[in-house]
Amino acid sequence: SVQLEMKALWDEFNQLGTEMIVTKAGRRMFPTFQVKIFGMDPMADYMLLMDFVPVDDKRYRQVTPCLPCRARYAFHSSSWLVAGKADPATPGRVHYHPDSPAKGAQWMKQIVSFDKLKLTNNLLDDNGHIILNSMHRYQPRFHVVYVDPRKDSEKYAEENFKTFVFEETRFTAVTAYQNHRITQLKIASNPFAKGFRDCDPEDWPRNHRPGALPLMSAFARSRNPVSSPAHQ
Amino acid sequence: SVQLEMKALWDEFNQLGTEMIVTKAGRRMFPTFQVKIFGMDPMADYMLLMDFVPVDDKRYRQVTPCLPCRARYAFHSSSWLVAGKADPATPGRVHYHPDSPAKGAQWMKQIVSFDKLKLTNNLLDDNGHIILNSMHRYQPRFHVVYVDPRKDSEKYAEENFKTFVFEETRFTAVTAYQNHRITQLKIASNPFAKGFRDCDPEDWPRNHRPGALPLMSAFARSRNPVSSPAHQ
DNA sequence: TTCTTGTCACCTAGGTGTTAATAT
DNA sequence: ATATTAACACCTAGGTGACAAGAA
Repeated sequence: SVQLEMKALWDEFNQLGTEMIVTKAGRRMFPTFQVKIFGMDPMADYMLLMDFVPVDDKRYRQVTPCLPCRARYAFHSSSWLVAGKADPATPGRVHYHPDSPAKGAQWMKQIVSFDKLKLTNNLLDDNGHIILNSMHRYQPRFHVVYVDPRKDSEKYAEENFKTFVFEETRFTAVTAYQNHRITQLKIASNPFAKGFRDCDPEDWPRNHRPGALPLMSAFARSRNPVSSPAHQ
Repeated sequence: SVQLEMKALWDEFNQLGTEMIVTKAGRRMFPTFQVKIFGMDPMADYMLLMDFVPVDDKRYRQVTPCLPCRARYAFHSSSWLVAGKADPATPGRVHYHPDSPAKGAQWMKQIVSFDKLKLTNNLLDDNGHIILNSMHRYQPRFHVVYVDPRKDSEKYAEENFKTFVFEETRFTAVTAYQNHRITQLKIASNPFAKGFRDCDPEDWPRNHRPGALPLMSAFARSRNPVSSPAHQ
């Protein structure tokens, strides 16, 4: 069995509609997809991998920008607009966890982190990154493959393969954030974005309770000198 | 078979008498011990590890400092002084390459780097670092262990174990550099010490030929404002 | 108008020798 | 006198969103 790490954070993002940046060079996911694994054979070899499947066959587009606050995605609008049918998808790539293959004992003894996984919108990418269409929604999937030592292992491919899906990790691929609240939550929770915080650094994560409204202090005092406080 | 990477650099250090810093928290080696491996069974599992054995049973001490230049180890002195018998050694630790165990194919497809290995002088270290006595000389050793799938694999321990020794990687463990030329060669060749260079950054490694006298430009203009050019 | 790209300041994370202070 | 320690400035390496400019 598999347990998603940082589920509370994923839930918080998911509630707002998670967005993940895609770039030509490849961008990591945040939150990072991390899991705890239980119940493997400690002595057997396993491959761990991820792939990304379209959630629907729709293409999305931003709503008319909310001019006074420059946020492209108005707070009072609860969902994206459907802009048409999804762009044709190339066959999806997979990302093998770089430690693969490894023994069950190794995988289980600590959290497995897919922090080397990068997302790109470059159809010609040759860095082995995951290629996604911007403005489309995706569902990350996690797969465990038992490395069968038997000679005719192909026959058992079905039973040696197990897939885990966490719906709270769904996201929209974007080249720039659409929902300002997603931006603020990323800034507040990703250590690498600390430079953009303007709230008390102690507020996160120490004083953060999962139930609480996230990051209003960060949002209220937007860094952008052009923007006015805006209507929420 | 195994091939030492950066052999030219190792030779250059070895000619001066390589020194490696040991600290309480643990210090990486420079140069890093890196090898290319050939002739493994691509499908078999191997463990890769290193240990360090005393080169002799001597304890060393610095020569009287060369006062005008503050270097503790005079340039015209070609060797260390023997200060007595070696301190009692605790049973030596080993460092497993963190990718162990892995398939032969994985080990052979790229340079194997022991850049996570750290040296410490803290006898009570509980970070799994290699414990060495300062002012003693050591010989790094590289071991390859074939993971024998047979049930009675202990019986074959001898033949499943292979050791490689590169004499040019010998060094003296120190808490502070003794030979100023070693310091200068570290500064010139270790990217992390670039802040202490005062020669043209282009001089290294681009214009560096293995045969050339190393780093005279860096040495001539010592950073230390107290020191005078000194006698070499 | 909407979306994408490239550059940037600002971070995290951690590896250097230096230096002054301390220990032995 | 010699050896060790701890704090430090200065690097490498690379992950952030902001922003201005460009593309569609």
